[in-house]
Amino acid sequence: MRWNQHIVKVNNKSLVLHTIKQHAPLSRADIANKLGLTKGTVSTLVNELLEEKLCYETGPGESSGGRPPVMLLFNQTAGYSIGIDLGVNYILGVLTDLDGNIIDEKMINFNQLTYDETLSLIKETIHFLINSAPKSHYGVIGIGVGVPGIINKSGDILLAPNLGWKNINLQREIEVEFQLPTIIENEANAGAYGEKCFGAGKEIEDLIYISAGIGIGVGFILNDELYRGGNGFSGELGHMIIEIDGKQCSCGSKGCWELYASEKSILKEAEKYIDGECAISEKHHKLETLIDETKKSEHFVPVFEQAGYYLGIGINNIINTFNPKQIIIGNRLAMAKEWLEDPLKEVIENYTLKQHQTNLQITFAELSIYSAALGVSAYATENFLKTDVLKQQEGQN
Amino acid sequence: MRWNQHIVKVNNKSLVLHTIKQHAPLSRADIANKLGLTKGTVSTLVNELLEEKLCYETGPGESSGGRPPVMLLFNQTAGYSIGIDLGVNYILGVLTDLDGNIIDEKMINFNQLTYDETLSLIKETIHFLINSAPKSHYGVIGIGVGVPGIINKSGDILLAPNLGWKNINLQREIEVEFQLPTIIENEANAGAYGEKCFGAGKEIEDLIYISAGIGIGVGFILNDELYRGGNGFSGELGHMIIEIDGKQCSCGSKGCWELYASEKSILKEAEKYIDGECAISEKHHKLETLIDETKKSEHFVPVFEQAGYYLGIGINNIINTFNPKQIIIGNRLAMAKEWLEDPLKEVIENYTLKQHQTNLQITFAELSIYSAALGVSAYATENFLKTDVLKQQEGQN
DNA sequence: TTACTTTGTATATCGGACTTACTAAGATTT
DNA sequence: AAATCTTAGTAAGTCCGATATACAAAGTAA
Repeated sequence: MRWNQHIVKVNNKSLVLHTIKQHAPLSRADIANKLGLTKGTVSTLVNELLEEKLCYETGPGESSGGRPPVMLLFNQTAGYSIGIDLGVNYILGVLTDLDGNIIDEKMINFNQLTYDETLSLIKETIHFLINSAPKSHYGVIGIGVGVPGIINKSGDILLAPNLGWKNINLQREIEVEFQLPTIIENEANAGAYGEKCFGAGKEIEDLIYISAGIGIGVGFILNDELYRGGNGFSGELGHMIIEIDGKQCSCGSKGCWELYASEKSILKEAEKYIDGECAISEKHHKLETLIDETKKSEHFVPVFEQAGYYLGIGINNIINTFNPKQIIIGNRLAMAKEWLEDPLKEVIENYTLKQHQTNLQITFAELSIYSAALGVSAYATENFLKTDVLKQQEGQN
Repeated sequence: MRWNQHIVKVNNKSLVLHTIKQHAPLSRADIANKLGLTKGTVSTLVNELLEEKLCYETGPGESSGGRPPVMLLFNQTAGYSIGIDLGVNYILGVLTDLDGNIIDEKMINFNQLTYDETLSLIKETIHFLINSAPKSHYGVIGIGVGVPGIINKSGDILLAPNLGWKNINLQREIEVEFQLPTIIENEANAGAYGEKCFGAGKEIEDLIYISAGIGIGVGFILNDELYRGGNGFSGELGHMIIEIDGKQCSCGSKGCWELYASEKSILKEAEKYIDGECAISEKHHKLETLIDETKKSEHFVPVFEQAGYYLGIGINNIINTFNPKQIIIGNRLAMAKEWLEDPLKEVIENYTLKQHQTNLQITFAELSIYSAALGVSAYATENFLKTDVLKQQEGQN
C-alpha cells in the first residue's frame, strides 16, 4: 500500500539475493552493474546476507585488467525444503536444498484410502524426509503440498473430487504436527511453478502447464507470477466444453474436455480395442502397463493418437485465450509423449490462429513426475527467503 | 528494477492523487489515515499536487469535534482526454474530462472504407474533439484508440481481420499529426477497462469482458490490471472450438465460438426464419432492425435464445478457466440483453462447476456503446497522470 | 471561560541510497 | 623493475523523503 525506505531496502536485498541465486558465481561489482545500484549499497546488502549465511564468498575470480573480484555463491545448503505431491493413488515426497536439488525422496503407492489413512501417510513421508535432512544453519525451512483440487487463499482444500475430499484444512494439520510454515497449492499450479523454476519454462514470462492425469488441470504463470482466480482457485479447465451435447460428465455438464483427453478416457477407449488377438485384459486399468504394451505392439497406438488429437483441441482454445509463449504438457500423460505429440501438434498447426503460433513452444514436462513436488518445494523456499529477509529487517528496527 | 527514495515518493504521490480522485471530497487527515502515511508527508505531497493544479481546496468540511478539515477535490478539468472506438462500420469518438465524464462526442457511420479513408475520418473526429475541448491548464492530454484486432506492445496493429488491416502503425500516424501521446488498444481490452473504471465492474479485481459484436473478443482484468498475452495480444476467444468438426470458419479452423454466438451468426440464422408470414427481408442485415422487429413480434425470439445458449457455452469455459468475480457482456449484442440473458444464465447454472458460481456476477455492459471509447480515454488519462507525476519529480532533481 | 479535539504545519531525526574519495591488488606499459 | 592504468571493494559524508514530535489553528463541550 504505502511506500517507505524500509520497503526499498527489503526489495533491494531480495533483488541482490535472487541475482546471486540465479547468476552465481558473480562479484559485488557485477551485481551493482546488473541492478543499477551503487557498489556501496550492494556491499552493505551482501554483507548482511553473508551474516545470515544465505550466501558466501569463494576465492578470487579472474581479473579483467584490474583488481580481481571476490566471487559470491548462493548458499543452497543453508536450509532444506520439503515438497509433497499428493496424487490420487500415490504420494511423492522430495527433500531439496534451497536451489531445488533433490537430496532425498520417497514414493508411496496406494489405492482407495480414507482421509485419515492418507493424512498419516503424508505425515510419515514428511517425518522421513525431515530425518534425512543434513545438518544446516536453518534446518528444514518449510513444507509445500500439491493437491489435485481447488484450494483457496488460506490453504483450505475446498474440493478434491478425485480424492473424495471436501472442506479440509490440511495446512493447519501439518503446521501443528511439524511446527513449520506450510503451503498448500493446487497440483497443476505447483507443476507450472516447478517447470518454470527448474524445467522447460526457465526465463519465460507467460507459460501454461497442462496437468494431464486422471483429470485435467491447468496452471498459469502470467507475468512471472502464478495466477489465481477470484476465489483463490482457477484452472479447472478439464471441464471446458469442447463438444456441445457431448458425453455426459460426472460434474453435471456435457462434452467436458477431460472426457476425451485424460488418463481415464484413454483407459476406457483402450478397452474397446481389446479383442481376441490381444492377450491382455483387466490390467489395462493401469496407464503404465498400457504404455509398456504399446511399446511392444502398435495395437493401442490409435487410442493415444486420438487422445493427442483431443488434447490439441483443448490446447488450441487455451492458446487463443492466453497467447502464451509456452505450453508444457505434464503429469502422467507426459509418459505417452511418443504417440501424443504428433497428432497434438498437427491440430495446433491446422487450427490455431497463425499470429499465436509465432514464438510459441509446445513441449512436454522436463521434470517428468517431479514437476509438482519440486514446484511446491520451491514455493516453500521462496516463501522462506522472502519472510526471512523481512524478519532480519524488522529485528534491526 | 531497483528501488530508491525517488520511487517511494512518486508512488506515494500517485497513491495520494488516486485516493483524492476516488474518494473526494476528503481532507489531508483522511488521506493520512487511509494510506497509513503521516500527516506531514501527506501535506507536502498534497501541496505539490495543488501547485500542479491536479487538485484544489474547497471550503472547510464538517467538524467532528475539533478543528474543521479543509476538503480536497480532484481537479477533473485540469485537462481533457480523447477516446476513439473504431468499429467495423462506425467510429465513435468521445472527449472526456479527467474523471471520465463525457464532454462531447461524435459518431460516424460508414460502410466498407479503405484504410486511407478510415484514417482521415479518424483524424477528422479527433480534430473536432480537440476543437470542442474547453480551455484548461493542460489542454488535451492524450488520445486512446480501440481497434477490433491484435495489437502488440508497441502499438502496431498486427491484424484486424474484420477491417482488412495488417501490420499498421496507427499510433505513429496519429502522434505525428497531433503531437499528443497516443495509445492503441484492442477493443475488447478497452471495453473491459471502461467497465472496470466506470461501469459494472467498479472495485472488482478480476473481471472478464465479452465483446460480442460482428466477432467475439474478450478482455481480461486480472488483479486490477489489464492482462496481455506473450506477444502482447490475447483474447481472440472467438476462435475457441466449442464443437469438434463443427462449422467451417474463415480462420481455417472448425467449430469456432463466434460462428454460433456473434452478430454475424444471429443475422445468418434470422434469414432462415424469414417466411411468407413475415414481411421483412433484406434489411435484417442490420442487428438494430432485427431487434426492433423482435420487440414488435416474437417471430425471431428463438434466434436470440439460441445465440444466448451458445454464448453461455463459451462463457462456461471462460469461467472454468479463470474463475472470475464478474463477467460483463458488452458491445453490440448487449442491445439484445432482453432475450439473451435467460438462456445464457440457464446454461451457466446447469453446466458450470458449482464452486465457481459462488460470488460470480454475470451482467451486461452498463455503459452500452461507450464502454470501449471510455476505456481508452481513461487509459490515456491514467497514462498522463502517471507520467506527469514522474516528470514533475524529475524536473526537481 | 476553560478544557478538550481534531486539523494541519514546522522542525528535527533517522534510515538508506547516492556521491566522492580512497585503498587494494592485479594488468599493462615503458 | 618501475610507473601507470584498471577494476574491486570500502569508508565518510551528503541528500532525500518518511517519521516523530511539538505546536499553532480553530473548532466543540462543559
